Amino acid sequence: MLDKPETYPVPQGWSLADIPPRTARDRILVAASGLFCNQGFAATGIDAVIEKAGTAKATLYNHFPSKQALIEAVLEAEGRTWRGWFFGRLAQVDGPAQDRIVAVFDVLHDWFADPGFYGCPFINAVAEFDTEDSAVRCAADRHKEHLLTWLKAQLIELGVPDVKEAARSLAVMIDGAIVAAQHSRDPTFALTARALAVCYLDSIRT
Amino acid sequence: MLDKPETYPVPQGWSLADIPPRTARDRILVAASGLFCNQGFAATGIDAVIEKAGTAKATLYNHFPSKQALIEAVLEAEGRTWRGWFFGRLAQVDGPAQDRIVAVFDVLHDWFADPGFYGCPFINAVAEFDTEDSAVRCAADRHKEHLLTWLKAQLIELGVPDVKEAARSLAVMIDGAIVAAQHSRDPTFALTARALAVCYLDSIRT
DNA sequence: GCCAAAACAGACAGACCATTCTGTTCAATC
DNA sequence: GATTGAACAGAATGGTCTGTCTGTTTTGGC
Repeated sequence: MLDKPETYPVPQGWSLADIPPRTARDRILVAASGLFCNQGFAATGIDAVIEKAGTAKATLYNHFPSKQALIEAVLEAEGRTWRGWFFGRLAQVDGPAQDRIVAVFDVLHDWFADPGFYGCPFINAVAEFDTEDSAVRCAADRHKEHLLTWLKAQLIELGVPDVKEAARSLAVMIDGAIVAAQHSRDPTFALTARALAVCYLDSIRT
Repeated sequence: MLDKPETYPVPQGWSLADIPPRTARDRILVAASGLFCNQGFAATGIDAVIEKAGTAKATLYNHFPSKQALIEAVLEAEGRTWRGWFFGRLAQVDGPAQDRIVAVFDVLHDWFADPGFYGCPFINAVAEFDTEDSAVRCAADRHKEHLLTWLKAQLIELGVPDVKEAARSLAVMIDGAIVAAQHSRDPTFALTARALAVCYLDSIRT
């Protein structure tokens, strides 16, 4: 299902904005990412993107055939950057599998506590486009698939009986924490979810 | 009809679309709700609303001073209708408090399984407007407050030590189930969350 | 049946939007 | 130094958007 296993080298910031944009294409991607994720995809115009990026309009349309393609490229880049940061942080956790799983929620807490936190771009994008655009939904599916793959690997190591169901349960806790934190601007929902996860993992360890 | 204090009498459908629109204002609200929630708020134009509602544009602007006001009215009406359905269903559950709490996820399952399910309008709206619009955020806050109030009442009856934290935990499970079901179009995430809730409630019953 | 309020139909204005096009300038390679 | 490709600036286009305005028709209360 996943083309190639992603490699996550040095953990940088979770946002695309933390990566220094070298080429004009990068500047456009970074500017578009910031605007799209903070103001909404439909609500952000091309003019605002090129103004923030400091590029010409023709340059944008040279690199991306349409706004829709730009949106998809932003989601792709944003997801890759976020996963690089997220799994990079988790790779630093040494200890048994359960510790790594629980650490997920500590990393989430750091994410939520960032003043620039705007929720998960994929959740926001699917909420905005919903039925209409399938490319956006597929991008969100791929992103979630990466997460589930990582979770399942830890759960197998943990030796739980039903890996698939356990991964689904953790995904519910993660998504719930993201949405609750986004709405309330309260990062401690990560810790609430963390306690929930500990309780759950204790219960399924036969 | 849509502007009375919150009582939850006979459970109707969860969607505003299930209420027969009597006045022109109701027709506009119902049409706008369907379009906004399925296609997105920004992506839906006024012309599409009046066409679906079968009203004149002047009628819409007689009842709602702007599109933004219409959006807020839709959220208010949609939230009220949904809560009427949701709490109405829960009121039919007889049994101890724990049964009522667990039943939340069965009702959620029915919601998710509806072919017209489009996620939670408030989650979608906050995702779309985010930082920009505070009225939308406040509407979402009020909606969630209603839910938390109900949950806390049950938890007090259940006699849990930390009612606030328990309600936060349940809110995380509910939000997570909604988002997961919306993305995957798989209603059984409600049952995954239900099992999680049972596990959690068992653990906090001293 | 009368009258006033509301709803209808649709044109209109002004702004904004995505996209294309015409040139100009810059930077790096041969 | 010449050439080439990329980025720049910005105008033009065709469409859509919100919101307003002008009339006409319907409807409900007396």
